[in-house]
Amino acid sequence: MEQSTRRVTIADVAEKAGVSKTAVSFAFNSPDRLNTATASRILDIAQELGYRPDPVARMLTQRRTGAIGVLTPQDLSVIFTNPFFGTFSAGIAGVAEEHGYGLHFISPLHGSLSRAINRATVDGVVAIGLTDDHPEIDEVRRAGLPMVLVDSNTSGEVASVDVDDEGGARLAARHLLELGHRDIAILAIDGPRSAGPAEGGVVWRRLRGYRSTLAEAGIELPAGEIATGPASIDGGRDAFGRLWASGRRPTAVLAMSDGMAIGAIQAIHERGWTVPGDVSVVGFDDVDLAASTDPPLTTVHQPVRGKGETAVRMLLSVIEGRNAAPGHQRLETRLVVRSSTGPAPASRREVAAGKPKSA
Amino acid sequence: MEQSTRRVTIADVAEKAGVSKTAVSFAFNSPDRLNTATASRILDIAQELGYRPDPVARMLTQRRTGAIGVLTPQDLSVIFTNPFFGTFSAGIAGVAEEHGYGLHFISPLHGSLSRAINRATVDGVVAIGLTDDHPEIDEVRRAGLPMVLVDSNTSGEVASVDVDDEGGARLAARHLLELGHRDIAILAIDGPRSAGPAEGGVVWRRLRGYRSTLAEAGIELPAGEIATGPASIDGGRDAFGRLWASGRRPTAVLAMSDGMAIGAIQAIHERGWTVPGDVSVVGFDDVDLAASTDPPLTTVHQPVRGKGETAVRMLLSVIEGRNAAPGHQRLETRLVVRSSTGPAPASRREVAAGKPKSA
DNA sequence: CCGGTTTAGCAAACCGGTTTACGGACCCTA
DNA sequence: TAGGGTCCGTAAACCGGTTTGCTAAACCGG
Repeated sequence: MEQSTRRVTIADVAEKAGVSKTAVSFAFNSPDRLNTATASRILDIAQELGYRPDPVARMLTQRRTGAIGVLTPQDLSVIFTNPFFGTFSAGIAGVAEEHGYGLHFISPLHGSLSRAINRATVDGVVAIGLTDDHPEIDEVRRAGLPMVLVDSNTSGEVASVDVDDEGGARLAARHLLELGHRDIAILAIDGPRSAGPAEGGVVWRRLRGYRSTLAEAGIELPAGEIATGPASIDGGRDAFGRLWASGRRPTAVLAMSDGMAIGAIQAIHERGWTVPGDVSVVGFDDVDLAASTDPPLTTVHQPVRGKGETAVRMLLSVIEGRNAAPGHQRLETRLVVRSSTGPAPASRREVAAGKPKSA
Repeated sequence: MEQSTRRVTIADVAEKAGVSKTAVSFAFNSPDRLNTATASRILDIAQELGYRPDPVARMLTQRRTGAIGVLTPQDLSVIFTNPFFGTFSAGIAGVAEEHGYGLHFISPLHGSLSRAINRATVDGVVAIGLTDDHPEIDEVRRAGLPMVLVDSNTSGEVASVDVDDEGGARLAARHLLELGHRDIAILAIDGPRSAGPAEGGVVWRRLRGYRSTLAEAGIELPAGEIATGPASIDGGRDAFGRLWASGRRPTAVLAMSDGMAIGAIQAIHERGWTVPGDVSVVGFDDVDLAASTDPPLTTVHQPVRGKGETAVRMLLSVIEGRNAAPGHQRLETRLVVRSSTGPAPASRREVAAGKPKSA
């Protein structure tokens, strides 16, 4: 009847080997400071006892955790289903692993991101989609944790990585204009506290790109032409559905994410229309599957993986003390034309917005 | 010129407040043991000093980390691009968050999974795709960490969650047989040390399902009809490419993952053939985007998210001591018929395998 | 045989918290 | 006035390692 076997500690090994804790520690971490024979004897005994140095205790003395945190303002259960996030995480993981760091995801704990941050044992943080209206940014800063902001809107004292959202949006809009579209709807991202409508945030920048380009062509966007929803397939389908229900029949759709674009295409198909015959759709992100959708998606490519990679590289450079100055990186976007866009349908060109053909 | 400001510790707060460390600790964790006035005074001073209890130190005394680990035999940089994994992670994250646990991903550190395990500070582990030829399973067990195996092959002393892979594979194969296909190729998963060909593993079970069903119809699988590759789009495209290069012209393809199926479809299109006109393709997993591919994918549905959810639920039940007995769960699979499969092309029915029509 | 350098290992301090056991002050009650 | 509860707070042990002097023995050239 052995009772619930207590964890084997360094003291147990030391005692059984007839040496001090120090010796055991040395045997594991700097064997050269010990007689070879002693070292291997200690290691043997440790093995035999099933001893494994407690990583938490180790962290405490070494003041480093060997992990970097990924901070998301939304629950992971929603975020992980976003292919964008998968690719982004892959980028992060790639260089983190390469440098021997683990990955720890920090998301709101019982609704509170602060609480989650305070429980997190990491050497630094990559925050995705955290705009400056999140007080958490300051919290992390005050905690003395190195941090890099991705897709944020602050360009202040903390390092950041972005892409040229506005430029990408302009490319998308111009593409549609060149195809003769004049009646264009916008599907904007509106996650709960996502990289949202905040001044200067991602959504704001893309919207600004769409707007300014259309305005240059003399098209003023009626408020009703913008529908919002989460950046998912369902979000896109619902958003387009609402547009349709309100009587809008645009010839083209600018979606702020590939997920929404795919959802919009589904919604269009469900109503018996074709893409791009009746409606053109252009997405944003260029996720892996964008080339394999039905039809293949015209979209704005952004280096999602690269964003994760450079973020971690910047983070590591400050964690490892090579660099203290906050840097700012802005990566490029470009338009990838596939098959979800085509010329504006001649038959509907004259149909002005607000005068839909019968449903 | 203040030097690199040292972290604020509990002792600093105690001193400034003129109380003991104990009092400060109480102020944070059990304020009811302190005079209300004292407690809030301490809290104020802590705030003012920017004090944040060190989570590592806390872990050490409390002997719990508040995080669960996700163990993957492959690098995260490859795994995160797999949509299957995203959905699975979402399932895990969902119930983990709900119970106040964080998520820590454990992948091989500099090629060694053991090393990664020893650095990981978690209360328990969900291992995905770890077959019993991985010695790491025992390592975790010996470390005394609660663990649940997902998509493994052991049904021994450690808890596990699976799906009915063999049954699902049979459904897929039968579907093709009913459509008149007789010349069927298989695209098998073969990641580096993935849930691989190991006896009883996922691949093994699916293969067995395919094989037995075809055998019942009198079709013996020539070895050359099985191509292997990673469970990705590229993996599928390459695998099919190799098949084609070796002269095979099957009328149908059984792919072990949706990614491979999509890759195969791309490869088929690139060679000027159509799906399902010339070749039918059926996948496995039924990822979110399977309904939106070109053409929409016929595939075997498995409850990916549910797998993650039940795994964590089982894990928590042992972590929190409600249950010590290892349980085993087997979830259902079912066939979802979409548009990537159709009748075997009459023109090619008589073309026997091994007598390809001219390339 | 001697002073100086290595080598091998130890005791104790430390990392930053939590928790246990205890004690003084104060209040009631008998 | 003694005895028994609360209330408030403290000192010290503890969690499980790492690291910093320090010493005793072995080695070494002259």
